[in-house]
Amino acid sequence: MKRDRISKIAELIDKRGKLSLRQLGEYFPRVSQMTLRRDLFLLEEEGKIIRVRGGAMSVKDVQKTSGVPYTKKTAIYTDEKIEIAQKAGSLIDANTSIFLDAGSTALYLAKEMPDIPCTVFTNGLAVATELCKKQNVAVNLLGGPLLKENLSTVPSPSSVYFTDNKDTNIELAIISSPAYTPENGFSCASQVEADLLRIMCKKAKFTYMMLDSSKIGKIKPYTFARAEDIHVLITDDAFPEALKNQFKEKNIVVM
Amino acid sequence: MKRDRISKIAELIDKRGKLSLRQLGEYFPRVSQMTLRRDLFLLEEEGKIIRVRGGAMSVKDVQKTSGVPYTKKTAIYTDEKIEIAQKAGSLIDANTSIFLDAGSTALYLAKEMPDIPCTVFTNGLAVATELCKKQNVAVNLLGGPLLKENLSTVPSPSSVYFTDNKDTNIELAIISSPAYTPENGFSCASQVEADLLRIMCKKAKFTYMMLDSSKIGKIKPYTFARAEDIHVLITDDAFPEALKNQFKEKNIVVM
DNA sequence: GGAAAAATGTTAATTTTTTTCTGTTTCTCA
DNA sequence: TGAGAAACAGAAAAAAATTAACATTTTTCC
Repeated sequence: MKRDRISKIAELIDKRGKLSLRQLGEYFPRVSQMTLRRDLFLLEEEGKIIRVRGGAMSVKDVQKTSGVPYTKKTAIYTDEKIEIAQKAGSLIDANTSIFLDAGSTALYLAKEMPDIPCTVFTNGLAVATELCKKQNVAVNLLGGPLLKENLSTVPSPSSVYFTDNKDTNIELAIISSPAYTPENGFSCASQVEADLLRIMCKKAKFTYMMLDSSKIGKIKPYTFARAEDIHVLITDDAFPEALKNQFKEKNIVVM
Repeated sequence: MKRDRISKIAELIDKRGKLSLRQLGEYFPRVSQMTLRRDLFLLEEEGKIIRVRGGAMSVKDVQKTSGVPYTKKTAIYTDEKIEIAQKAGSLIDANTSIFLDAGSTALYLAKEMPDIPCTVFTNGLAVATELCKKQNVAVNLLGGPLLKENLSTVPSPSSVYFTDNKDTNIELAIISSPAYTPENGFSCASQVEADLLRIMCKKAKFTYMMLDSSKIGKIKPYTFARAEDIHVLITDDAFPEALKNQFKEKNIVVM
């Protein structure tokens, strides 16, 4: 009875985007406002909705209006990511042909990057926009269908053609991974994204992996690279020594 | 609901560029001016808008009028462009495959567009980002080197391959032109952009041209289409009747 | 059946939001 | 330049929403 009502409320809010307590009262005329209020409170605790004065809104709706969907992700471990991005930025030489992925760490790198002549290929809209502020950096955006969750393109047949193209050369791929375990390697959540990263790792002469310590032990569905595929690992101070040594044993530079 | 109202205000200002307190009052007839004023104050504190005497402006709009080259372009004739974008938006049917260019009018169209199931191809980063807010619109960004002046990609060999691809179909191309004369047709400043638009006009079953009256009589280096290449002309009220008739004589619908 | 727990309802106190009213500043244009 | 209009900001009062505390009902389980 209670659970039933609560899931109906959740469904309604999800569908309508928002709902005032008054409207909610019309849907459930036999329960008091206090009860509905309590229900909203429970739903908020579960993270299903966001309570606002006057009623509640769906999580999506709040994100849509009060901030980019991207932000939640970028907000976490900001300091570590900036630290890593700065390290990576200092490793970039002039006149290099670089691939950068669409992740939040890559966005920080785009900000921290020195304004030196080089060419950057990326599938991230935010990354590309950020890089356009640099006078000397030529930016090339890989096209394709857009993933709305993180504003990145995923390789269409054409961009695969392009990225696989023998006449376009990537010297350095700088990639951030959302997950790593020694057994499963570097993995990500979307198959098409994994395809792109795999191609890029293969195509690039050097691969730098940016991996903050929060990613360790996580596994996502699609592995796109393993430790032995990369050349430099860029990470933060909290990265465990034991794991660092595993990389070093494979002749990977750890920074 | 306060939260809801505030995000609606932010959205409106973002869409329209600027909004007077009076106009705002028309949108929210049930709240007092003082409350709206306070809302603007809050939004200003969050850095989402900039308050000016009589109302508020979007941050972008202020940046635009106060300097950058690209922006001047967008700031001028805003009302006409919104008018045209609204007309164009009302012409879009569900389940259409659409191409949209990277111009400022296209950006307004992206904002005004109904949230119906359809696929939009575009070479504009801002257009793509804006369209991502729509649940039902699938967005496909054409890749390529980025033009920093207007944050648009231009066709690389790969995207030409793609746009020329027989297996990707565009039903409707909605294009805005920076210049038109009867003699020189629709022209634009960059050769690569002209190449893309030309391909798109040819590829699309229908071409809608958005042309505000300020563009008449201007000539840019590269013509990408002529009057007879388009099917519908969408323009503002200030568009001269004589010119309208020239289009009508060629069986072009003028709106 | 009946006691304990869970769920709901009621009411008053509290907080937040909104309006109204006021005086001040800024702008307009003759 | 100055009178009048419009825009602005502050504070008190009113309205609405929220919380908290306690009463009541329903359910559960022995």
